[in-house]
Amino acid sequence: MSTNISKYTIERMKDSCLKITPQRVAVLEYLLHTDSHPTADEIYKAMENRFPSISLTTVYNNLNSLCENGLVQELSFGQTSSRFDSDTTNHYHIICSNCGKMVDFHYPELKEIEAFAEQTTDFEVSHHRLDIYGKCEICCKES
Amino acid sequence: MSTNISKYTIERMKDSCLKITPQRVAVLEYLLHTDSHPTADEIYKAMENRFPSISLTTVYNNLNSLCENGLVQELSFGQTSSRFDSDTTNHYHIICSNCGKMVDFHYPELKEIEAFAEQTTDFEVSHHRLDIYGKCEICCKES
DNA sequence: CTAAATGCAAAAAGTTTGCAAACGT
DNA sequence: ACGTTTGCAAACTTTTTGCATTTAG
Repeated sequence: MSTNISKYTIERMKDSCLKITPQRVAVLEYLLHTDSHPTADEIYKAMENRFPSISLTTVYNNLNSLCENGLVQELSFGQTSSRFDSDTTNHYHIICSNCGKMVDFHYPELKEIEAFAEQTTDFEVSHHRLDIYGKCEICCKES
Repeated sequence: MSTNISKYTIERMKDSCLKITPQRVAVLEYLLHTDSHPTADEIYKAMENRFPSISLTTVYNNLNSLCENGLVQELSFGQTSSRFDSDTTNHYHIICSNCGKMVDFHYPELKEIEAFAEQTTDFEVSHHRLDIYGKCEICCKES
């Protein structure tokens, strides 16, 4: 996590034919500098300070274009807001059922279960998603 | 999948202090007789025939009360509708990215990854959710 | 210069809420 | 009788769309 957006990231945007707008850079920069898996609205609110004119629509537009081009990952849930993650390498998440905190953890990819599913269901498997739920350290202490 | 709602299911409703209304019975009966993992709206539409007066609100009310009492499981996704499943035993799902079809598959529970997550994150793990994505047989043939 | 991006207001989709009337126990 | 459930209309939340204006390349 460097303080300035990397040249590599700018290159990846250019490679995807995405224009380098200040708003787009700010959204991606924010995601690169946090591990909190923020929602679109949280990103928007974080931006208001330094970027008073940005709109929530623009945040969504940019999250969508970044996701479509694989620079960002969307983690969607039920009725509640999606969360966004600039770490697009293979990893899983653990989520606190109490406060919603979301933490990364790395684990070897579950290829066996994908193979099993493919054999038993006649689907052509592309990927999977695993989320673990529990109670985070802070919420454990509070109860 | 029997044709009539089982006495056992009525008992489970009673045990949960849920009143046995025709609408509630119809919703649960429908879920027990299908493996299609329908949305609230699909259940509602399926009901309109035999049950012209039922409302979508009532379908939601009942799905919620049945979920709260563990008779039904909600599978929520992003912006799109939740799906509901009366099979509350441990099993996983595979979902067609093209047509949305959802199929059950059974696999030994992933206890190791839960234990690993607990060790590496300081969470107290309660459960997990795994969904596999791919293309179903029909959608594969069409492309 | 041109196509893409911005930002506003409005719409869309899914779900929940408030509430009066009806119903189950 | 009592508290629960029903079903209607309206609210709510998150995300998308339409569109005129602005901006990046």
